[in-house]
Amino acid sequence: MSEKISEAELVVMEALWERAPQTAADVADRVAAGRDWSVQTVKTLLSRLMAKDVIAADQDGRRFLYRPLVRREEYVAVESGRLVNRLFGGRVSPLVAHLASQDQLTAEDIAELEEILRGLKS
Amino acid sequence: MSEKISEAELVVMEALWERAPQTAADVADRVAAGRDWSVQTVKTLLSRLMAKDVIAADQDGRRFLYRPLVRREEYVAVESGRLVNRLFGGRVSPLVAHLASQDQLTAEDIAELEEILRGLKS
DNA sequence: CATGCTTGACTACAGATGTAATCAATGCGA
DNA sequence: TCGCATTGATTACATCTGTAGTCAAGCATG
Repeated sequence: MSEKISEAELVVMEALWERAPQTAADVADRVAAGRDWSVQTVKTLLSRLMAKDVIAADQDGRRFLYRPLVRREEYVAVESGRLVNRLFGGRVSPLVAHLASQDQLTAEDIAELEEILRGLKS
Repeated sequence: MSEKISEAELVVMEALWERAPQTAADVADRVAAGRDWSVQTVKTLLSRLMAKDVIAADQDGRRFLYRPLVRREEYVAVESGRLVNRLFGGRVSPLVAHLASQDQLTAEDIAELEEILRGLKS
């Protein structure tokens, strides 16, 4: 959680968050959809993630079954917190204000935000 | 704007967004508060930012006066968009929902969000 | 049994990043 | 005027990142 997960590594994490445990080959297949990586590349990323202690591997015969050690929730929390701190002085509403001013809020977003706020006021 | 601004480079950008134009020494001073960098380091970062075309320099006698070419607004837009895409499937409300669930919304945030939404509904 | 595919481990290598040191030219202060 | 401090330019160098290649051991197939 302290070690930074890189862009490419994140793709692998997403695959593991979607389903776990998986072998390296499984992950490579699953990931192949979006990125055209060799199995080797995926394996490298898996070992780097191991080194960063964000995934673990359990031996299964000759291969390993990989599984995440950090929950996606946790990662998302850290990353969005980081952004809010870096760019918005730690305040959330400026972020939303910003997105709103860029017309990046869909009608659905707005409805859901209202719902969220309603929930917070109780 | 297309070229990625790194973490360290961002610190320099912030200094230039705060005040421009500035000499390398000015920036180094201003930045010295947070990070303990040598002037050389700041100069390296400035030249990398030049290479990335996000700042420009106007000669002033023997030195240069640096100024941003990208507005902070623009950068913030790109970065927050990137986060929302990477982690929330491009949807904003899940981000807010997430922050809300983490109790990262202050009362002030909530009030301001309501204000923003009110504004959007007209 | 012999061979080839699979798997993890190790190695590779270029580009980005963090953090300077060095150098040559130049202006400023004594 | 002379030496020092300052400045941009160039170079350095360890890490991290992206993207594999290679290799040795084992399993599966003909």
